[in-house]
Amino acid sequence: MMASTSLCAANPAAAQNLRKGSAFAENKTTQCSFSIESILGLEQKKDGIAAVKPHRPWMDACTNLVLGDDSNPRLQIPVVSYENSLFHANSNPLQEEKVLKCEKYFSVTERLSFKRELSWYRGRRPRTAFTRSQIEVLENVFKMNSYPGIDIREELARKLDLDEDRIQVIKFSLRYGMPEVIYEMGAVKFLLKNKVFFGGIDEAFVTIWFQNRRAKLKRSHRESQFLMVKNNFTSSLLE
Amino acid sequence: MMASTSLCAANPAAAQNLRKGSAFAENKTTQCSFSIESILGLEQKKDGIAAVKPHRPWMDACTNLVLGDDSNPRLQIPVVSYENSLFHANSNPLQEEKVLKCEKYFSVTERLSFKRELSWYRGRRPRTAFTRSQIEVLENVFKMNSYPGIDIREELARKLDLDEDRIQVIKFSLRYGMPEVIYEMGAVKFLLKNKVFFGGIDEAFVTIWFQNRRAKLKRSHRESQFLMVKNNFTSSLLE
DNA sequence: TTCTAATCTAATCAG
DNA sequence: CTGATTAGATTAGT
Repeated sequence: MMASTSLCAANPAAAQNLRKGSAFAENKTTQCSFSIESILGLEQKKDGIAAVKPHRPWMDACTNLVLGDDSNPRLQIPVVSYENSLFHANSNPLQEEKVLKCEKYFSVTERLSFKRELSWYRGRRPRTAFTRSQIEVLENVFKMNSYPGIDIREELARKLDLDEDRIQVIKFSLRYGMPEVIYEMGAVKFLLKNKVFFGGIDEAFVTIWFQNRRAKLKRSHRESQFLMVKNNFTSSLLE
Repeated sequence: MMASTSLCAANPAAAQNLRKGSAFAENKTTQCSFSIESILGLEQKKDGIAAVKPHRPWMDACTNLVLGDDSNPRLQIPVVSYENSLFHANSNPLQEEKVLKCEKYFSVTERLSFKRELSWYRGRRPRTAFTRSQIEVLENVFKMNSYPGIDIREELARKLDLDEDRIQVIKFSLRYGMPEVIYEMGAVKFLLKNKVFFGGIDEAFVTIWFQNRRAKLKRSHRESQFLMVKNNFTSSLLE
């Protein structure tokens, strides 16, 4: 029940379409039951071929809840209780408790987790704050190659640990036929949910950064072109 | 030198634009030096406001190399030597060697790494093959919510370890003021470059999966709509 | 071949 | 200003 609530909170609008889109079976229409799904907007959005609404599908769930008051973002995507919400099969509560308890000792993770725990907004990944040196490295690579492949991206992600408080590295070796974890200088900086970062960032972050950087380049390019045209125009007027 | 080669291989085409896009300084045009950058296509693509070529920017580097023979994909993005190519500062060769040596003991990673090492294609991440059970879980969530937020995505990523060979879990606890790594049943399944997966997959993979799944849903929806219209048309002809 | 994971752009949201 | 997300189109691996 909690699981259902959580899963449907961030705007679903797919189950109906899935059933509808399968074949000509248009007879089985919406059943009009006031379930949690319907309350949270599951039976909404029956978009035709061309949806009219512009681009913010994650806002649709809100429209059913706040009834048109689109200006208050606090009511968007109000996931009630997220803890252990998705699947209870294959989950060991003892393990999860330990992991959660452990997270309290990592200040960076703690702040992130805490922020996300208390925040009304639960849809989007918390904005990553790259450091100056990380940006510098990324920019240097971008100057040479604005379309890095997977290898360069992963190498970048691995090497992007240039903070002043340098991140410790965990290495893996194999002894007695088992992987043994060795930690040096004792700290793990990023313990983000289900991964440990080895003093690097996620490759996906690098991908996103380069996408945004290319967009920025294109933007500035367009802008300079516009200025150039304007300049030519004004100078032609003066002649 | 190797670093430069590697970085520019996967189609750059940005340094010039960066310099050009900064201001009205259009005087400093391409210097026509036959450097590695120019050979690999760095001084190409001078796209205006609206680029004519449709959409495959990673192909542009190839045009300089194969001179129009666009049909042979083996010549695209030929990164010569990738090992330690990006930055040599802040890298401990001993550490890297250990990590690399360690990777040999993980068959999954080994196969992936080996494939990527030998493959001519180095631009794209190797296609992930989700298991049947993973797809099942993703589909079940998708039925309820096709726009999962970061929390659901990360929970999904964490829980998507439903393979038959179940993944062991590494947990962190804190003793003696230091994070101590405890491993249970001794195996780490995914050691992918710089992260250890705790029996899950990357959240980015979940994001991508949902994006593609939504596109597929929309596609099938469009298709069914078309069939419906066609059906109505033919039946109206018969009446 | 079909299906779909990965990548891209463009627009937009949001910290 | 820029990191994150989406739609939509496309590429390419199985």
